[in-house]
Amino acid sequence: MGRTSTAKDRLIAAMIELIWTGSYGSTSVDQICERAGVKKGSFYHFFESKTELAVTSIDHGWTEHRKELDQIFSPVVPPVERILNCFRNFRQEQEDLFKKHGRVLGCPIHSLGAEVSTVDERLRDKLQEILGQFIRYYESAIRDAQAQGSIVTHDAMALARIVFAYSEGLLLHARMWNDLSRLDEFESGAKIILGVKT
Amino acid sequence: MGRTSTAKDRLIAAMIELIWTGSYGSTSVDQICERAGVKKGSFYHFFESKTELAVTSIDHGWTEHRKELDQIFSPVVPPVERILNCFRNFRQEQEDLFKKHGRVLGCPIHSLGAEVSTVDERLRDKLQEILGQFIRYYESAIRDAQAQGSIVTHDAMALARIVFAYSEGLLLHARMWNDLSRLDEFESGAKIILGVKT
DNA sequence: CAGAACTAGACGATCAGTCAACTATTTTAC
DNA sequence: GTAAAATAGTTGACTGATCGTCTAGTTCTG
Repeated sequence: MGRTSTAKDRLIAAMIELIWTGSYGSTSVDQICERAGVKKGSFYHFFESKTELAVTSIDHGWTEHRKELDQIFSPVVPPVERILNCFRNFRQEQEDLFKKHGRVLGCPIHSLGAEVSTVDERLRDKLQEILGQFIRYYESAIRDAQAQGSIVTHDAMALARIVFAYSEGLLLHARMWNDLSRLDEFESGAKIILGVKT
Repeated sequence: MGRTSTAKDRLIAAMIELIWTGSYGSTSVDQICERAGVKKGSFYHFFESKTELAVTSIDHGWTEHRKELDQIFSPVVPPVERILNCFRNFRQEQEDLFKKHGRVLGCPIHSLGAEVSTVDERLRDKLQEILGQFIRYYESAIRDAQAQGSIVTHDAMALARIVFAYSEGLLLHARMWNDLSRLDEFESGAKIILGVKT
């Protein structure tokens, strides 16, 4: 069946990194190929377009990240603790990225979303899908907290959306100011929004 | 002193619109020129680069928007009401843009910030400057509310940052889902964060 | 050796940016 | 008052780099 190759995976890894450290628009196919050590011809053998590689890459990254989230949001963990741990995980992740790239990179889904959602339909749909899944983690944790009495609300979904919007906004600020310390207030902010005691 | 021209203003207007409806990366100099009815040679007569036009445009837009904000955040208005009115103003603005462009466009400062902050230093500095000014409106309103007793907090600045991050996150979601109704919960969300009674 | 997996490099289009020639308007000089 | 000079704006052809894409051909594997 012909030869085998790791080129596809290398392209995906390169794409994720370049989008995260830069932007979709600032990332050229040549650049992706160079970083992946793949010739341009091979690129279009594996992917039909730059958009398709982006969709595949984002999907791939999300699948990986979900494994982590499934552990963080395990029903075994107290519900409020799940959300706080998620935020701590964000902070840790950004710290690792900072060490690696010398920059706070924020959330690639949102940076990409802000950039392409009016321009690239296919990419936007994928990002919507992922964010729609992400918020369910918050939602179910809040519902559990509600049942348990640690959070008082009449609309768990609405509260989840607030927490979600807040976390994105904060990650974006950390990226814009290249400042990890902006993420330190994640926890206190979440507690204020969720109305839990310190 | 030679002839006069409105070309510069037309370029600024075109740039703002194109960035808002698309992105910085998806906006080409040719496109800007075409929309402004200006030849490329004239473009570089007025601006030394695409980045410089972006900086000038963003600055111009912010100067305009500030006039509105100064009214919304007038000390004459009850402090909590200022913030809620600001959010109502966001919602109204997005509604107008939707009628005009058929899309929810969100906040151009943040969309741009997410896109270029790791790539274009000059642009990033300008965006930082503007956001740094914006948050002062929230901060001073919250401080006034605190003095007046309608908001209880020990750190007005921190609370302002939460409100700010939340509003940005929500605007981004409205853009990504092209859904105005996402902005309906602005008010209730703000009340939850600020801890004011309904 | 059949056929799938992969590569090389050329494609036309478009990118940001340059430039010298040209036109229109105001200022200055007399 | 008017002509010359200085200023400001306009034009379109041009650069070299890079864009995303594609086709024809090579290399490897079953």
